[in-house]
Amino acid sequence: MERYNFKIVEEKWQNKWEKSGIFRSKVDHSKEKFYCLEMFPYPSGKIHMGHVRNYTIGDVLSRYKSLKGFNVMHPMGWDAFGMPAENAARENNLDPKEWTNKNISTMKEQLKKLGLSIDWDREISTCSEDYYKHQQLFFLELYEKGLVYRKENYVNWDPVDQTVLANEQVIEGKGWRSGAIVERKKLSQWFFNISKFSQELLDGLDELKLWPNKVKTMQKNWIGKSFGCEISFKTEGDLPIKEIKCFTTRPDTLFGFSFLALSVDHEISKYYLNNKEFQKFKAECSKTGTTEEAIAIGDKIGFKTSLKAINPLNPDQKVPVFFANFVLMDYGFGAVFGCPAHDQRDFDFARKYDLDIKTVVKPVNEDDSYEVKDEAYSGSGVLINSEFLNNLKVPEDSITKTIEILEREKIGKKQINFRLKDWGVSRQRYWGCPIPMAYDKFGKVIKIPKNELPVRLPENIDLNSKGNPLDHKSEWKNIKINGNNYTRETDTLDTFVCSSWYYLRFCSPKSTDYGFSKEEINYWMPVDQYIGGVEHAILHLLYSRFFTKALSYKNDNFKFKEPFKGLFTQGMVCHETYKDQNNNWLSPDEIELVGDQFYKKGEPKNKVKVGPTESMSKSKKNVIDPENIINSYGADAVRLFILSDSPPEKDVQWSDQGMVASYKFLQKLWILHNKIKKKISENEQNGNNKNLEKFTNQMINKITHNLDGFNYNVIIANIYETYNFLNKEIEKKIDQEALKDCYKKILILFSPAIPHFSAECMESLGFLNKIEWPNVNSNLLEEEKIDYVIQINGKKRAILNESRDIDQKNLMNKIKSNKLSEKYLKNKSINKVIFVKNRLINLLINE
RNA sequence: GGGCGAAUGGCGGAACUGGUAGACGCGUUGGACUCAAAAUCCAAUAGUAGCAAUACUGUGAGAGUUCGAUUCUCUCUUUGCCCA
Repeated sequence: MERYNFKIVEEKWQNKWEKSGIFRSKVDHSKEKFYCLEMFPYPSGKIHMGHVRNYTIGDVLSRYKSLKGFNVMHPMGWDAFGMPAENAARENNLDPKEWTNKNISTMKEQLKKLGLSIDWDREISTCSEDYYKHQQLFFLELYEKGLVYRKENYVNWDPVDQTVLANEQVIEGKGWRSGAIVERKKLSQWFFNISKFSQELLDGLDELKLWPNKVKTMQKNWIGKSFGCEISFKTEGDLPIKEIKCFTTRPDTLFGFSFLALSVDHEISKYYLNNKEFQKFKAECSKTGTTEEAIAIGDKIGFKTSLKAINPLNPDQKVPVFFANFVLMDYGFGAVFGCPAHDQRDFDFARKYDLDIKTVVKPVNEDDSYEVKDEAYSGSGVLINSEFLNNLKVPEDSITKTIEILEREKIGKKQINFRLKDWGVSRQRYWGCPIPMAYDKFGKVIKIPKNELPVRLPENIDLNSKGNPLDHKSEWKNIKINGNNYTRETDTLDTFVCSSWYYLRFCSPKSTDYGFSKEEINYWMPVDQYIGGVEHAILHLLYSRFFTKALSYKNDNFKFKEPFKGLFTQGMVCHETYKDQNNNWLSPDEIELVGDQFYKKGEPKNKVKVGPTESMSKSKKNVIDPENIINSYGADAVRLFILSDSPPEKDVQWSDQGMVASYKFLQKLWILHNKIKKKISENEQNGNNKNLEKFTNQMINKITHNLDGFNYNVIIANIYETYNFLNKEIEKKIDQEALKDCYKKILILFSPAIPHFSAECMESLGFLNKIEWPNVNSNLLEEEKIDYVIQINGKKRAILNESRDIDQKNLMNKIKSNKLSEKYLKNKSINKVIFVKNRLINLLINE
């Protein structure tokens, strides 16, 4: 018998599948659809283990749903715009398009080697004109609906990459890619009005029953709905300002008021335009980023105005008004009142400028003399030193009661505030989707006419110029519309825009006049199961939800409200990290084991330090290249391993030993297959089939359940169990027909996880016609004999194998005639009996 | 600091609605085959005591509910993620 040759078998089946086109999908109203989507990859060069895991999980699901009779769509595409292409192109003097397309073809070949059940006819690439021309049309559509606007805004400016960063691209005050300290800069930007949908995006989360709660909570926090209060403070001073409006979520701490802080862009700043000190201060402010985090960590600085603000609840109290760097114009009204005792930021500020710190909240277990000392107290408790507000519970009663009073006195107004800000989509980058807008010589905006779309990216760009290369391309930039001169918008769209609607494009990948067809999206959408990394829990998923809402806004063509019905977030693939004696990272194939110590290969004196297990990353060199692994062990073995070791939602640790074990297991399974094949050909009759049939049926039940519950690691255990069982059972006499029937079912159960292997086995036995997911025979599930647990005072003392549905009396008789009765029950009285049918009996006796 | 989750053998992990804890894999140990090794096969493998049958302990720690808790409740510890 020959060994299982995965190279031949896998290539054979991949070719067969491609030729037969069995993974091609089309609208078919006679069948129930299932849209399985994994987050599409960025074509960075080669696939990594994270992709292998992600797409294997999706493939198991797609194949399972197909076998269950669903009309499955399982597409794949490329998130092809983005900075890495531009950077790589600059470094190697290449064209980003060429670089990207080369990567796409490499990665496509690699994915094909995994044997994924993908409908490649639907392949899309976001950097192709066919794709982005529709995106430009959507941009104009949203602009016409009033969901796109242009405003001057502070942005996180990365001085090295010369680009605007989104808040989430700023990590600890530094650019996520360049690592440069981020600055605040004012720029004219395009915005999507996502905040218009804040409430809808929040409410929609409740409908998403098949999303992990974790992700829903994260989105909820990100949207950040809060109740608060708008308060007007009367002012005194030499400026023509009578009143300043503030927004606060803590009106209950108003008696702890000790200063008022304004954004440097607050309208009052116009009175300080010629004040050199103020201009200096403003410049200083721009050095802190715009993220909440940067503001929280950074130094709090202020510029004192000549104004005094009056506490509306205590008109005798007059406090200074400052400009401060921690107040942003887009929060509330660009003005906040400071209560240092109960807000750390205000506390730091008050300390610096020597302002009053008055305690107005005490923890429940403190007495009224409690005072805030070294840091602000922002916990719960009771109001003190607040006159008529005293003794209110913080925060349950205090906020609502205070708002009531402020409303009655016409001092303030209840307000709902969202943390979610509009989405700035302008990027000063070449390799992205051009924004289809232009400006006249006065700066007035005009849309590019729809019949002139797409606005193509120009070629032969000089990427080494500072800033945005498109800005320097004058023959592209200067255009005529209706005979008049205009200059194009040179910013391109954030690549998150591309990934916000690609799931719609997959429904109609060839549609030319519009991004998708109404009929097709209403058949395929929503995505039944979306699978990807939890790192996209907030932005990508929120933007996609927004995009669906924005496109369906004032448009009755959409029969769905949410794009992703089910969401599954898989864990990462991890590996140990290694460093040599000089603290340089080493990759797993640069080291070797001698005895029980790792050494750098070829350097027997260079001991390797083994570091913690972390998610695979190029920077730490703890990566395993999937291509090598697939070439050495085959796709099925890799799939088997990547599924086996951990539940898919958790991180999995790469293990060479585990990988080898999976490979060896397939060899063993092949030997077993040949034994079974031989047995079937021997045409045996009159065997005892009961065990086999019962086991098969139980396995159908288990594997079906585990597939439905995403317990893919347990499915692999089930496959091993099946092997162990069959390997023993095959030694017995088995009826030919029963063996054929059961074994075919078993191979079908195996096929979502190890499709090439299963197909090969089925073919060699002529099983290939009429392949569908087997049904559970519930009659067979019920055993005739059951292991009854016999407990005495709650402790397991014995197991009796007795017939199903035996009643308490008969079971008691069995116990009495058993030797354990002699041991435990002699001379004891039974006080109580707990009998659970078909499961256990618990006898309570006096000791 | 706030929110959410997690903690089970040497390791990764199983355990349906509270009902036999440790499925399955890795590793380890012993054995078979071999001149030998690799590969393969067989067996054992939570801990303690015992030749053994068996007994006791045991799902991060402590309490509680229950005939019975890995599972439910409370407190604590550690840890991960997200937000600050």
